[in-house]
This record gives sequence, structure tokens and C-alpha cells, in this order.
Amino acid sequence: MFFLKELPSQQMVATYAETYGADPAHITSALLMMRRASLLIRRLDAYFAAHGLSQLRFLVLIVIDREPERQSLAPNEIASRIDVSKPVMTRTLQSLQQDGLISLAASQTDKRSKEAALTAAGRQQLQDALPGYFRILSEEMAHPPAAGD
Amino acid sequence: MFFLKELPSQQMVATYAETYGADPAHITSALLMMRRASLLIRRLDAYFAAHGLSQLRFLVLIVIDREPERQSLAPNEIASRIDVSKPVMTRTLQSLQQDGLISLAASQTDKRSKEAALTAAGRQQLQDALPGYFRILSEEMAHPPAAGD
DNA sequence: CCCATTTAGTTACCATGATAACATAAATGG
DNA sequence: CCATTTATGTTATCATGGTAACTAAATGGG
Repeated sequence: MFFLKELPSQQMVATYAETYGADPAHITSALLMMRRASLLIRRLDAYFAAHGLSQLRFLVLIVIDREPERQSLAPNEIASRIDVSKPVMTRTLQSLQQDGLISLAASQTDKRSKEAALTAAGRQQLQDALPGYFRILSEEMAHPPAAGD
Repeated sequence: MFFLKELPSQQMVATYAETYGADPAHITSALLMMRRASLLIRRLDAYFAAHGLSQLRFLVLIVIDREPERQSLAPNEIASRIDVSKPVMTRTLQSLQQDGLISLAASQTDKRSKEAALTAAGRQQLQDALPGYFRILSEEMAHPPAAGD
């Protein structure tokens, strides 16, 4: 989470930009982008929390659901579609299973691995969360950020 | 940290956008912005770690340093300039003090409060980190993200 | 003035990210 | 075919964010 409510002054940016051949406009736009993205992510996190989810839990459900030809994915495959470390994936899948949103079965073909599939509750939770998710994204980009945002 | 390596398909976005009156282009650009910002933040985190800092530790040093008329700020004032909770500020200031980058003294005027000031080492650490920080921001925005980024 | 409220900081606890080290199974190649 | 290497998942530990509840001090209305 990035956050400086007031950006570095134009003078400060200009001084460093000059010295190091960087473009002050680029620096400012990078800072604005990070602040805007951070605010959006914060808003999404609050939304997911209200739905008993989190960014990662939501993404896991999406990734399993959107696989066209299959009912389940291995944790390994899920992790490769989302940029997250293996231990975090292990923990997240276990918590989703505890909450009844996915099932975790031993893989038939690879004894090291597992098969994660959506339960009916998981599919429902995903369907419940998707509309608001897209609405937030759309709203956020519909209006440019105000200066003081 | 946001991350879905492959964005939701155009069809999926279009379906939801239609149903809920959202603009598919807005949704896609929001997802791209979050991914781009996440990659940049990750890169900055790695940079700060190499300098014995973190995003927040760096921001705290900047905020104290850039105060034009004063040598020190209260934790409360620092927290109000950065968007971070009080307990995190407490912890961060203590760690910066342990590392010798700031001094923390009791406030003369308010017995509840403290005064955080940069040490010479803290000022030096900040000066060392600033050029690379601005360089990364500038580089990042200099080239538009590739499709597979 | 004094008691209630507000403010500043801290403590305790939880969520969620990472890496390192490990056990076990699969794959590979001599 | 067996030994080494690679791949999968887990555990342990750490970093860094949050909220709730607490203490102590300042503030302010009666």
C-alpha cells in the first residue's frame, strides 16, 4: 500500500529529475498512478471483506471457475495463474476449504498434488461478488481522480 | 498486491459490463492500472530493501526532512501526512530509532507526544535512496507496459 | 474548577504477503 | 533400473498492514 497524501513538491521532483536525467512528468504520473491504484485496491479490499472474501480468495475462485474444460485445478496451476507464493496459496486454499467454498481432493494422477474445485457455495459466492467488483472498477475509472484524492 | 497474470477475458468483462451498465474499457483499464502499479510497488520494495528501508520507512524520512521550518515532527503529524494507522506508525518509528535513522524525544509542550527528528545517518540514508527512487519511477513511466507485463 | 470528551500513543491480536528449509513424489538420464 | 534432479506442497518464521481496546494527557462545557 503506497501512500503520501501530499506528493513530493514540484521543486523536489524537478531537482532530482534534472540531476539524474529523469522526466519530472513521469515521476509525478507514477506517483499519481500508485496512489490511485492504492485507493482502488483499498476500496476493493473493503468490498471483498464485506463478502467474506479477499482479493486473493476472490481471484482463486475466478481462476478455478473460468477454466473452460475442467472442474478442478491443482494448487500449482492456480498459483501459476496468480502471482502469489506457494505457501500463501496453501494457506488460502485451506481457508477456502474450511469455509466450504472449494473442495480439496487428492490428485489421482500425481500423489504429490491436489485438485481444487468450486463447491456450489463457492460458485454462488463468486457470482454474488462479481457484479459489484466490476461496478467498482468501472466507477473508479469513470471519473478522473480529483487533485486532493 | 494485486495480481492476475491473465486478465479476465473480454467476453467475461463484456457480459458483466452489459448487465450492470458498466463500461468494459473502464474495467480493463482499471485492471491494467492495478497490475502496473503492483509491479512498480514490488520493484520499489526490492529497491528499498536493498537500502535497508521500506516504502513506509522511506516516506517517514521524507516527511520529516521536507518540513521547511522544523527539525522534528510528532508521530501524529507524520501519520497524518502518510496514510497509515497509528500502531504501524509507532512500530515504524521505533524501528527507525533502533536503526539510528531518527531520534525520538519526549515533547516539551505535550506530555502525551514525542518529537521525531532525522539523525545524520537518517538524512544520509534518505539522500542515498532518493536518486534511485526517482530513477525507477521515471523509467517505469517512460515505456508503456507491454501486453504480457 | 471539575468531570466528560477528545486526542496521542501503545499494546495485543489478526490478516496477508514473503523466503527458507523440508518431505515426498515424479521425472530423467547414465 | 536406480540415483540424481526436479517439482509439489507444507511448515516455520518474518515483515508489514489493519482494528479494538487501553493508558495518559489535554481540552472544554457546565
